[in-house]
Amino acid sequence: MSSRPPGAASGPSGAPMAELKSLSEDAYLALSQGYAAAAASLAYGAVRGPEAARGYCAQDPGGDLPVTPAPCAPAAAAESSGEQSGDEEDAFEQRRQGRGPGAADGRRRPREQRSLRLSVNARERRRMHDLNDALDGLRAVIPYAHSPSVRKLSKIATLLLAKNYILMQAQALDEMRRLVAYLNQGQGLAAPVAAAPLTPFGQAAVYPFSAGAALGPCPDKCAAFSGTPSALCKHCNEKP
DNA sequence: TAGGCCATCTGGTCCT
DNA sequence: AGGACCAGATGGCCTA
Repeated sequence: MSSRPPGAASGPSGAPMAELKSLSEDAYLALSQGYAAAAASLAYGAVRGPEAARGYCAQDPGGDLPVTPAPCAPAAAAESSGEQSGDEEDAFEQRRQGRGPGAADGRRRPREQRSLRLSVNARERRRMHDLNDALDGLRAVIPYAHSPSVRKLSKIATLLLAKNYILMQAQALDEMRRLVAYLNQGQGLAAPVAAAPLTPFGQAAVYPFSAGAALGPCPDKCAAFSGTPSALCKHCNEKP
């Protein structure tokens, strides 16, 4: 991990991560078109299940850890169980005797020091599990190929995809606002834009049609969007 | 086999 | 002092 230069990450299926990062604000409209495809390409194209490869298993012999999936890799399993491998025991012993890094707090009694270290490790482990849970939550709400046959998004891909998804939604919202404002204008209604409360994005919220406010003739309304084809006018443009 | 991704440990720093 | 957060290091697993 640490040996990898920043920005050198690439998508699981070979899609360079730079592609996601470089998606500018005016590019996410295009992204919206192929969003599903992009998301699918970001998801691992493996045939195996998400967790099958890693072989998650619940383990918490100490009892002070939340029963969250934990990797069963030999060394990692030993660590997560609160036990230390032989080498790590040696390293710990070295530190305890003041020969290794971390020997500064050697004033503690060895048993107390070890207990503290294990406690800190467990806390950090729990913290990272919480972080991963949050990432899982994020994966659950961003659209991509959720399928048992598709491996889950990597952490970096999840974050980048989520960012682009938010930008895309903001774009759609903005387009909707402009259309509604125009429609209100066409109906002789005072657009409530100025008095509208601010949304979390700092923009004025526009309330859609009042009851009975019809769209009106399609060609008339949608003509204003001829330059930037709106999905809302798609049915109009398709008319012969 | 190299590269990507990940979990975990660890020490440092900051905050309460 | 203890906890949260962070970044570096390490090693395992998987895929191309």
